[in-house]
Amino acid sequence: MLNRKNITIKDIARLAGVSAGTVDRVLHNRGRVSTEALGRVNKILEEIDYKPNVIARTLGSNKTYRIAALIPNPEQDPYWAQSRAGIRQAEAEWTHYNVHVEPFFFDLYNKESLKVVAEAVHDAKPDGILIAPIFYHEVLPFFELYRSSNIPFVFFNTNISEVSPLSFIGQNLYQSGRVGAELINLSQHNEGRLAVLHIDEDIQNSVHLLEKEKGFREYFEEKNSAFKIETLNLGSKEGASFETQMSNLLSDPNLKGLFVSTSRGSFIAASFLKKLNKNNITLVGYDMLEENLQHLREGTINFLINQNPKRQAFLGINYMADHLVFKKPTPTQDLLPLEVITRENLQSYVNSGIH
Amino acid sequence: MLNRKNITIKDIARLAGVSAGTVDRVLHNRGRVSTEALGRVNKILEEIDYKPNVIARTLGSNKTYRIAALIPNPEQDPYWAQSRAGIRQAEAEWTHYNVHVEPFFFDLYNKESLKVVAEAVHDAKPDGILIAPIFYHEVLPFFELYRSSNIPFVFFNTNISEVSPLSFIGQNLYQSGRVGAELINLSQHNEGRLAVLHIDEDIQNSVHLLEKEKGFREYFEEKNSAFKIETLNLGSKEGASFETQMSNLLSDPNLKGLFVSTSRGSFIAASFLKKLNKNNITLVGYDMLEENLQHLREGTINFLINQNPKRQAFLGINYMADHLVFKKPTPTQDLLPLEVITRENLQSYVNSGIH
DNA sequence: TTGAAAGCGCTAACAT
DNA sequence: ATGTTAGCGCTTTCAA
Repeated sequence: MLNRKNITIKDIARLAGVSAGTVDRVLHNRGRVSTEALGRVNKILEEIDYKPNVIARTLGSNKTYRIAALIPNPEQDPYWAQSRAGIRQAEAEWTHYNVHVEPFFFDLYNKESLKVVAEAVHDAKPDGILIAPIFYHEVLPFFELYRSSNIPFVFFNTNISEVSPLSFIGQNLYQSGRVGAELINLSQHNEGRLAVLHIDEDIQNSVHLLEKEKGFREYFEEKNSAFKIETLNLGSKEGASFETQMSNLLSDPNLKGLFVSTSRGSFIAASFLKKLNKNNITLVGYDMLEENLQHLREGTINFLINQNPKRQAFLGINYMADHLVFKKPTPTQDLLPLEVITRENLQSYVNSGIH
Repeated sequence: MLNRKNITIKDIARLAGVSAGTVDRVLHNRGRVSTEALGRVNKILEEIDYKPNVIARTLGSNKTYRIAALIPNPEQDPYWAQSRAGIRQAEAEWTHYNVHVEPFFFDLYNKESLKVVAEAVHDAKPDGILIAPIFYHEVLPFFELYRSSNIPFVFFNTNISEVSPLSFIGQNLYQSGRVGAELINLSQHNEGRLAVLHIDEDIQNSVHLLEKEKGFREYFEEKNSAFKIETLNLGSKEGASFETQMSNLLSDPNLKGLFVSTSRGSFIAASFLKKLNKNNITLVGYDMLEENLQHLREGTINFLINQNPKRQAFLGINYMADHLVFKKPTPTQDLLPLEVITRENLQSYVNSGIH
């Protein structure tokens, strides 16, 4: 509260009997400092609580940083459009510090395109990379490449912990499944059938979806629940077989609840429910896509678990930028809250931008 | 993506044929500029997209800002301790820009103390004020005073819209009540009694609590629900009458749900429920106090609606600082999401600091 | 290896 | 009313 006046480099220089330039050199160990000078400066630094003025630093160094953001084409999926929005918002807050974000989009339905883009990112020689590494196999080799070029990377949405990114932003998928189970268990008191629906093109993705399923199942197992749980894997191409399987499932009067593990799957399942006019089946889905919100308002979807892609990406840029400009240590992992969206709190989430 | 190189004051000066000093004067309309000069500079400014470099600005002006934060003594209530934490966190992020926060605590159980502190705040002549104006009557006169001294103020937690603060951060209380109703309605399918409990010293506060109650009741009215809803106003001094009323209420086997409108009331009600060993009554309460979390884990409390006091205060400082240092327009109102905390998503909220 | 000096973009005091 | 100048605190180049 009291002592205004921060310690500056000049102060240190004076105390150590050297010049500001020398202090700067030891602060950033740029070398070219005699052992004595180094010793004297370090001594002062230990005695004193010096906090560099980051404002002056960015102005003085006049350095700019470029962050490459590698995500699926936002035009292909509203989920990724939200990530894009988060990136934009973060970028706006960091331009002051001369950090700029260069987006790189790959084709959500073409894994090879990720390789092409990952290569392009490397060629662009950014100072840092934010990536949603959704195609494990294709993208894996690139992280060695990035590391050998000394380009730090942070993950969001999907983790690949083996390659230890600077940071990962996402959610606890197992726990997410448990929340889904809890919500169904809350609103359905009787026994009956429950179904876990994985509606997704991509089998590889299923490693993550299985994590949700595991949480979902274990919740009921722990409760010794009488619910019978089954799983359906469905491509989202709404072919004849898809229709048949869905209709078969949903027409069973004994079906009490549906846990849909993907965001697009949520409204696909909901539209079936609506068509068949089944409104006593509890449907728990994912994410605040416009279509999902509509079904939530109408009551076809009962709960959405919000993965908050916007905030994930927003934080991703933030951590990367903090690392770059402030050399601030980033959390190796940031697992966001498992937000439960209902009909009544929906609007409060829509109204508040990033939260 | 392309044009690096921002436009600087020097550029404008050159284009307008004046000096940087003159440009600076028109930019901040400090006067002492001839009409011609002013015209020429403004012309350039219109033609060009000049964005002042805020980094250079703060460094150059070497100005410091002081924000006074007026909240109840955090030691008296964990709810306010969370606000305090939010203020601290925001302050840490703004010290770069030379904004400092001076906390002023008043006695939560002594309204007069707010007047004393509000006066002290005025004497301190801060550049801005963040306040939780919970004692309407006592604090009202001060806003004219602050305004006459040209000190901007933002509210959080409680709004007094008549005095139009720079910004208000809080939640939609009516909707909050509806969420409470929804949660009970979801888990209780049969008819029976429901009770709204206002457990609070302060009758004045009830104007806010009534807003929640209104939402709660209207939800069921719209549904033509068979639930019978009653209200109990209880001081939190746990006297004999308090005990009696609670016991009477809770011992009714027909009681299905409890909506407790205050954060401390939540665990007080929960402990009664626990003592009486009633575990088929749905209890919806407020806020992530440690005691509440414990009851949520044990299952005595079924849902908490999170008012997120930490984030409220955090944003309050942010808006004030944005206003002060960046002259950034602040939202007149920021209503935070109505977060639903359950046993299964609780930990994910605890783990993620501010979200 | 070191210090001096210029500069980042803007502000503000000071001559004129 | 206007331009010049000296900072703000740090970085970086350039002589020495």
